[in-house]
Amino acid sequence: MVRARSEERRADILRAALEVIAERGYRGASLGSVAERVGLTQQGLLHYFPTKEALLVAVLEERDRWDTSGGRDREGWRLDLLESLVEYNAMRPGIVQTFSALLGESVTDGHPAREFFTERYALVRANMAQVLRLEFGDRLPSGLSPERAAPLLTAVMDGLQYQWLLDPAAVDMPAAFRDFLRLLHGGEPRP
Amino acid sequence: MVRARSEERRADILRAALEVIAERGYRGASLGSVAERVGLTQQGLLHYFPTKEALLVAVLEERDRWDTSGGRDREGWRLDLLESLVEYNAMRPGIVQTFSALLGESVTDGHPAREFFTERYALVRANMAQVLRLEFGDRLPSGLSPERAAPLLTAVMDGLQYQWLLDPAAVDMPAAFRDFLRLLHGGEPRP
DNA sequence: ACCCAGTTACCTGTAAATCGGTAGGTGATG
DNA sequence: CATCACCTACCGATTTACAGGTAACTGGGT
Repeated sequence: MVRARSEERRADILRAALEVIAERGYRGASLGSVAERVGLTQQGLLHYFPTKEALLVAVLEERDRWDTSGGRDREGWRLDLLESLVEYNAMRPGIVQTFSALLGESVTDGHPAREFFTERYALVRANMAQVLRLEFGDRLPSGLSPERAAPLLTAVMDGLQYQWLLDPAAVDMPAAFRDFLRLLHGGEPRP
Repeated sequence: MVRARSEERRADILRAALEVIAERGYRGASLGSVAERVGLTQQGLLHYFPTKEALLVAVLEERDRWDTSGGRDREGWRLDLLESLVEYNAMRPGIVQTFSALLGESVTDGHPAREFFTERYALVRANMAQVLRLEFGDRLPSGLSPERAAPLLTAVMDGLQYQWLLDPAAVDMPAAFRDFLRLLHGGEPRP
């Protein structure tokens, strides 16, 4: 059972890394602080992930595995599921904070997560376009094509997250997102 | 003229700091690298700004002075001016990158720019609401109130910036923003 | 015109901490 | 006995910041 124990440790480490990155960002997250949170020395942590960058990559990969499995299975989104995703995120500030901080850092030069995020966003936009096409066909009520609306949908989700993280009391993220969906639907109140 | 020389140096330092922060973020920007870019030692830089945080605050304050003076004078925005602001930003990736990186970092715990950004966004949302009210009155064509639409408008601008910074070729930021404005206008093509 | 006292604008030197990472062990497990 | 999990002991680089010095310039009195 040494194998299972090891996998468990790895999972613990990734969870701790997620927390520390949320608090300090990637650059500010030291291996030592992550290790301490798991009850390991920094060198003990390096036994599982040989470099800091390897740890980051593992964190990102896990996130990817997580949100391509839960509910979405490849291309299974629908607009109303997006709505509940936003509601779900509104209850998990930790995870949202981690990836918002990481996204922000990633636009700096030579950041190890940069490639990950550019590829990810290309994929997300493609997914969003597909979702919109499934909901509206080739033209939204506004006349926009799904491909043109996809970046906007993505931008709204991200942008709202930042405003919400900075001041949760000032921004009702799920409600604002619903407002945007209503906008996409042509603006009239829904039943 | 010792006074003028000093002010000039300060301005140089702020400009260099802006660059370095764009490249490395605040946490990644060392005093030494900023100083080197101005042709100073790190200790020479500390003569002008006693701590790293003081330098950051000065950078943020300058930005605030800059974009509350140029064109906006307190409350003078209109929607079409926002459009050209986005176009202007699309030609200034450096500045956009600085403040996107800073915004991302600021959501981490105890970040020195956090308060600045929360206050700033409260103000921006209020401004946006006013702009929208000036354009549409108390109800947008979609039925949304200006106060509800303001966070969305803000979110779109920020979110688009991230996508654009990550992959400028994949996202036409000004065009996407115009798409969103059309959405606000009720969706019909404009003359 | 000249000197002197004070301020400004830096520099060198260094303290003190923290960083990611390597080397080489040790003890438990299989 | 071999492997795995993890530790101690380091290392060199880098970080912010403090101390203290120095040269240039300032304005005011003589």
